[in-house]
Amino acid sequence: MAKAPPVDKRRQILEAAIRVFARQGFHASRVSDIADEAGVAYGLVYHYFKSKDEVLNELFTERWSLLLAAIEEVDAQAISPHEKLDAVARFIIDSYRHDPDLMKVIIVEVTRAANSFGRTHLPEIRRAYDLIAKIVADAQRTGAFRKDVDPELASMWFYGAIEQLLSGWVFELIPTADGDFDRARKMVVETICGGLEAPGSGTGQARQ
Amino acid sequence: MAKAPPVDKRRQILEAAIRVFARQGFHASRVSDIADEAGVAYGLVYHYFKSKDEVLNELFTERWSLLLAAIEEVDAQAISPHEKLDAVARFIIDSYRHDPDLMKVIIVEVTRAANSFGRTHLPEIRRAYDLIAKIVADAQRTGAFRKDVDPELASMWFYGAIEQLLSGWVFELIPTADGDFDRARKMVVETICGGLEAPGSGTGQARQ
Amino acid sequence: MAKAPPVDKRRQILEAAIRVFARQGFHASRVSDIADEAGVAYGLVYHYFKSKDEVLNELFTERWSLLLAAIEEVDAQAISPHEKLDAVARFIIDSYRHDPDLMKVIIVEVTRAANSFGRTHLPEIRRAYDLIAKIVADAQRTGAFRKDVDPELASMWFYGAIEQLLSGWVFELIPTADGDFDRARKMVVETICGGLEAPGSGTGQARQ
Amino acid sequence: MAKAPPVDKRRQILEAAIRVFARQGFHASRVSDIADEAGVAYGLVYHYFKSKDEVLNELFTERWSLLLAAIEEVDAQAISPHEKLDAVARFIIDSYRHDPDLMKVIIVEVTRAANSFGRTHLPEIRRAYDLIAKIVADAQRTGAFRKDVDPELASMWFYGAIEQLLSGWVFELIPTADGDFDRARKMVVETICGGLEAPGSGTGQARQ
DNA sequence: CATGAATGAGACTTCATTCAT
DNA sequence: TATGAATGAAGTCTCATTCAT
Repeated sequence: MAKAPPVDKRRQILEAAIRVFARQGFHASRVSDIADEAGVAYGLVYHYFKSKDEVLNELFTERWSLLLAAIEEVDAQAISPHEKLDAVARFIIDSYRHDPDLMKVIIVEVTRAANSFGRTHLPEIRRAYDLIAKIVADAQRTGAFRKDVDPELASMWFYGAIEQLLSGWVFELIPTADGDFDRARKMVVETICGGLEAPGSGTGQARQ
Repeated sequence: MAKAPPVDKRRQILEAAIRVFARQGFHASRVSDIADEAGVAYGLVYHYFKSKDEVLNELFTERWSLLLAAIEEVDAQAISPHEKLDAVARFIIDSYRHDPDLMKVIIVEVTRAANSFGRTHLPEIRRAYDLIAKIVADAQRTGAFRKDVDPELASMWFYGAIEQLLSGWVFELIPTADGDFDRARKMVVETICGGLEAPGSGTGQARQ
Repeated sequence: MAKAPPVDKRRQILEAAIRVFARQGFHASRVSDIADEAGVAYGLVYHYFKSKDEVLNELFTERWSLLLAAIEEVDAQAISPHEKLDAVARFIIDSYRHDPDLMKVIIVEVTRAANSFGRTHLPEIRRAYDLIAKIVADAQRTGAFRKDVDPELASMWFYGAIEQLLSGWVFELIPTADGDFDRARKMVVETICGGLEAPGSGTGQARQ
Repeated sequence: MAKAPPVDKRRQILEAAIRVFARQGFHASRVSDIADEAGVAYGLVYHYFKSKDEVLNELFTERWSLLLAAIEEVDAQAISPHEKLDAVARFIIDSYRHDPDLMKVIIVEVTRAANSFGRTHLPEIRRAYDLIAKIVADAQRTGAFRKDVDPELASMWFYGAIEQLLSGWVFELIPTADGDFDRARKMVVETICGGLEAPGSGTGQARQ
């Protein structure tokens, strides 16, 4: 007869923080809100984390490193650039589907927070852009993508387009029914790749 | 004998607020910071504005209504969809060039702030997306753009791509020398329009 | 008809702090206690002082600089060393008589607080000891005091003896009736000077 | 096979507390600091002591009772008052030499702490003053000391002078080389006894 | 219009103490 | 004994807002 597994309070607090930050925003969230949501005592948050900031940092770092790993893995596969970008988009969107609150927090409180957390995590954020830029640059070298586009810029707007989709879902500006996520992903990837592909490269994959 | 021109204190406060919000972020900015920057007593801020929030609201509304007007005007012109989107992008990017601090504040504190100002100004923000979506939808009707793309989604990623460029400039992730702005705009518009255009529509404008 | 003099709230807060610190000790005193005692709003304490610490610093510095000035002035007079030390003792004891709470705070919270305020104000505290040592050293040079005693040490125990009297009064270990202060002062000065005087210096002032 | 000698954890904690209190002051010392310094889990502190206060109380009481016993023993000896006071001074100063941290803690946190521990331990503290006063009073009765000095006051300033020496060493205001302790002691005892001795009592011991 | 003193609610953080294991 | 996770009361400081002048 196994003993009941000990509840991981630290994890419990992190999960609660995601919900609370997503609901109220980081600044409007009091530490006591997190503790209440987690069903633990106030002080326990400080037992596990140095500060409220650290809770968000942890949340971001944990998730973002998964993203970075995913992009790297995608890039390592022997697939077309179009497929690579599609896989990247899929990972980001699936992250959102899997835990919308967490992605909302990351987008709202970190990647666009130019004066606080965004500044703090700039190196990691930039790393993602760079990895995407590399996919584009490689595609240009193989002739799959037009060469007159700056890979760094292409990376920015590709990522920006996807993040804006997430924003749209967060704000409930665009539909979130089953299937909408995949449709949206296909569309955005196809469109941007369509624009990036070399005129005569004639890839058959654009219409799958 | 000309009277000394009356300094518009209200305007002075707004301009100061832009700089302060851009520098420190809205939450980290104290009302006294704004007053100091404006060179006035901080009670005066409350003479002209109901609250600190109202200062940001004012800033946003003032600028955003210009954007809305600009998009509407662009849409009314007898030019191609590609040219319309280019004009929209140009207006946004020129806004940034003209007053980077203000655009930074708007992006960071409003358009992505899903729990505070973003929520408050959602109707106006959405209006911009809708106007862009209309341009796309019209282009589909005339056959210029492919019909298998959701105009609402296209609008989102078009706007997201441009906003991400602005973020890149804000974070100093991409170059901001003279000419970079225009190059970036042309690229992003061309790429996205390239992806949106109907296969056989053969517009000559893509490569200008 | 003169307008009612504006109450100096800053002073009001300082006076209140003296009473509160004397009654409860610095650590046990909450800022709200000070505000309540002063009859002002909580935040006003922070309007005038950066922190609770700063209130105590101000209190100490204000009073201690008077002490330093007094010792310097005494030393400049053309009187015997015995009379000088008596004048110094008188000033310290009168300070206590005049404002026992303040002197209590200074002794308890600063001059013996080796890890906090005492460390912070060490230079000023030391300055007092040095000035007293100078009086002793000068007396040795003129032959009034024995030469086999270290002036720095004599200064320490002279000051220590007086401070202990103050402690005795604070703790109510020794009587505080009218006249007790002067008697105690005469005794301690006479005794220590008696011990310090050169054997054959035969001052007549020892028994006044 | 000898069992490893049981480490006396209680003693270990007390010794650690001395170091920590001396270094940071009582208020700035956390229970966990003590535990860390002692190398034990901090719950253990509560196994041996009811509270943080009790640790300091224990430290003080332990040491102070030794002082009281020493003074009583000294007073019981058939030696001159001068020699008695010298022996008392010697014990206090040797206590400091033997464990400066502990004496620092006692002086800083207890004997001058008029609102907390000093108040709590007032009876024991007073007992020391009374014992010294008794030595002085007896000396007056035998004619060794002048009768016009209040024994209670003399006790205060004698003790105060010595405590101030300790303060001087703690603050590093006076030298602490080998020999400095004994010199200082001789000086202070000689000076104060010199001042206390009856004019014609002609003790030869003043210059040893 | 303009000033800045005055107010006080609110949030973070600390840390002594308890307690289950 | 021994551990350290868990608790929560308490206190400092901030700062938006009000208001008397």
